[in-house]
Amino acid sequence: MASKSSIEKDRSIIRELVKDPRQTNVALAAKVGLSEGSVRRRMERLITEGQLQFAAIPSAAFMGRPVHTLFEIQSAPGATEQLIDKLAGMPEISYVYHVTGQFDIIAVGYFASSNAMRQFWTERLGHLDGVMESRSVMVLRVAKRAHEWARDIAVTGDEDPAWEADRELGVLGSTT
Amino acid sequence: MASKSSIEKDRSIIRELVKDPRQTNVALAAKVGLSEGSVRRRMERLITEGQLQFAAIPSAAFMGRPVHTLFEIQSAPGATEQLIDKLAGMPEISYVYHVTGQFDIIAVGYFASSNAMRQFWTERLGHLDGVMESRSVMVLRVAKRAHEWARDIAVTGDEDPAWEADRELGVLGSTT
DNA sequence: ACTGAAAACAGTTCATT
DNA sequence: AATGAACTGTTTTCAGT
Repeated sequence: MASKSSIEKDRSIIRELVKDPRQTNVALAAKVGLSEGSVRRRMERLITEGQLQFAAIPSAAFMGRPVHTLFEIQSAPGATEQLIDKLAGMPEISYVYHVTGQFDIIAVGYFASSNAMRQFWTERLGHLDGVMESRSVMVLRVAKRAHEWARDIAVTGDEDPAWEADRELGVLGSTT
Repeated sequence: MASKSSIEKDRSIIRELVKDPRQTNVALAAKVGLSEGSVRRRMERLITEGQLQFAAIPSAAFMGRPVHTLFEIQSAPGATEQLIDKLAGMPEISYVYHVTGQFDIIAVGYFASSNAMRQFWTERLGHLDGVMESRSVMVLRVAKRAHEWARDIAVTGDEDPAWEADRELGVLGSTT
């Protein structure tokens, strides 16, 4: 069989790490068919380039925040970016998405109690400049959570990432 | 100063790991003021009890799925659970939430192209039993992503977790 | 890709509470 | 009984060739 392309080596390293994030480089090297050193160098590169990230993920409930809520926010014209930055700076808010549709922003937060959530919503979110309308949606159950990471976090603009050229779109079994 | 309670030791270990998930046990032990062995034993316990999880998180774009979409789904009465299970079984779908409000389910997926998303939406999601209405919302930008983990993944019922008793709700500065 | 030194890890025992 | 600390052999990591 033909040998893997460089990007496919990277992807198989990532796929194995998703399955077991804490395996040793030696074990990983055996699975992907490279030496330990190669795997380590590739991993370091993938991390610095931002294509792979490691996370320690606590149970929000264990950390004292069992109430999981999603806020849909309609912003005043032109205020969206500023509002996103404000929300992103709030410790209660863990995720902030700029989205299409009726609402412009979706923000997700974890709270100590439903009362803490209500207080945040009415007293803090409601008073932010640029919020025209907001709805809260409580998460009752998380049925699936397969973490993926969007590279665009904290990325300001429109750079042209190197991997763009390599994106083969064949990965899914495909569609187009 | 009084010494930390056991649960506070656990929480400080978790907080340090969130900051740097790949630090060594030795470094972590120094930060939280425990021996390496104690830290290792506590971490193992936290992981098996499900209060701490590690993840390797790839850039979805690098893996060939740059299109990030959220589906809001209204299900037929009584069909919600079954529908959630079906969605959770689909590889294109990474997150499935059971929520309150007009829609019952929010599902999040990563796709190879907007066309692949459209195809999934119209041909696969639209044909599922129990889907009364669905909307798609495209994610334009992820402005913040601070991973937290809901313990209820893959948990079937209503067990009474040990940590429930210890939850002091004082963690946030507080509210009640 | 291989080698060797330094570091971290896993397992055990002992003392403390 | 459960936890923390100290000691020891083994494995992993990492830099240099």
